[in-house]
Amino acid sequence: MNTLAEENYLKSIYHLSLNTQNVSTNQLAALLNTKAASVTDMLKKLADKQLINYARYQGVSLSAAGEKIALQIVRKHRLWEYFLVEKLNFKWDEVHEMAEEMEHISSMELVDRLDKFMNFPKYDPHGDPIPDSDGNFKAHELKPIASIEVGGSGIISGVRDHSAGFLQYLEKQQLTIGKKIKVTEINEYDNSMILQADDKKIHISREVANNLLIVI
Amino acid sequence: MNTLAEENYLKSIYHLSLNTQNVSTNQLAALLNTKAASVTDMLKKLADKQLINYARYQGVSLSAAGEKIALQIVRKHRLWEYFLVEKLNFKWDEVHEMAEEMEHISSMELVDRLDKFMNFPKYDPHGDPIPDSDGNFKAHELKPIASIEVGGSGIISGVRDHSAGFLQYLEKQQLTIGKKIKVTEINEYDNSMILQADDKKIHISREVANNLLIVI
DNA sequence: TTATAAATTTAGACAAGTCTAAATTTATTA
DNA sequence: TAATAAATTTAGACTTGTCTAAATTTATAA
Repeated sequence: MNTLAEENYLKSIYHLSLNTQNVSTNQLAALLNTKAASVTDMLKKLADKQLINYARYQGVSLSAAGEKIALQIVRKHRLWEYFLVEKLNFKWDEVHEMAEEMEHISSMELVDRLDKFMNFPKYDPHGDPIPDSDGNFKAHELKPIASIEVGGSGIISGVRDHSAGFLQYLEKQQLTIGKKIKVTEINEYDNSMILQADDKKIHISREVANNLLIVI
Repeated sequence: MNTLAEENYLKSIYHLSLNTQNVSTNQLAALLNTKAASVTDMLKKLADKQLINYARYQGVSLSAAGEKIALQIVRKHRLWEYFLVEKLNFKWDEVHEMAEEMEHISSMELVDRLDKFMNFPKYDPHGDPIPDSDGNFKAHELKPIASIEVGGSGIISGVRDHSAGFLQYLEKQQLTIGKKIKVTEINEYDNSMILQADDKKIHISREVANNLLIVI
């Protein structure tokens, strides 16, 4: 199997690949909290193992084999997050670090049984899709609230920023997954928005509106 | 915190200490599947950290601090084994390797919530006691069936050999934790025993009788 | 389109944990 | 109790993953 470090690189390449075609050495270094030189070393190793497509100075992408592994790690991460929230009653801002360790538990049988135990959840506590045992998943069609016009509405279904700080803020405002909201007003000066949720009016900044995702 | 290797050494010293006062370098090497020279290196490191009492050539024992850490690892191992058997329906011979990985998940809060989720079990699937969050536990007063006279009886409550092979054998003979048995006959020639369990007579060898533990 | 900046890679070093082979200490036994 | 065997430690080397500093390549801009 692969080492802890290798798994973390594959996972990081996977996540960065969602936004950019070829992932750069510096992007990886920033995300993995390490130095560019270290990244280069590991990329050579992963390329030798045929888990990535890599050409010097040209950035990197996952091979089919690499993506398969990355998806298994993502699957495990999100299932454990679901477990921690739904079974052990953790809050959605508390589970990331723990799942970061648990995603490396190797047994596939274990993950599959965990999946079944929880009745095959499709989304994790942050609204991110959980791949099935073959790596397949269906993401929500998400839009940032910032892109909605006055009068538009939808259901909160995901976040762009996964930081504990942002999640705690949303919790406090009761802007959590599944809540139906409607945009009632947009402030022209700073683009902040006023939302109608249940019977409350909630005022959110442009920044929050950019990081909070809904399904229409 | 401590590294994975350090945790595994502390755990191994803990287990070996149950049988011997001072644990030897070779014992550790055998249990950890490594070489005596490697053990010596690590013992120096653990001694520097004050987690063990170690004098060259004299063997090793856990310090109070070391034992505390070891007990936390044992607690996690046994709780996860309980989880795997009780919640995910694994068999008792399938869970050791998985728990071996899971015992290194660091969050104490997670273990405590897991403990609560399962209603604070006192014994793991093999009958071994689960330390509470302070490291306290109460072991059964166990005796090998081999030490019982004809006519004596008790309840199966633990095993001395934790190997998958032995556990599978017991499962097949329906000699599992909680079962009440009575010794009805001892064969003088090979010291094998015949047990009465439920309405069945079960013939077990001396070796099995030595490794199967009961509470009287 | 050449000079400069930014990104990336190479070279060489280091810490953790392991190994083999040799040296040392302790235990055993004749 | 001296000689031998067994256990343990030391010395020196190797792997993984990391780092800094220097060199190289690619991108940017005058």
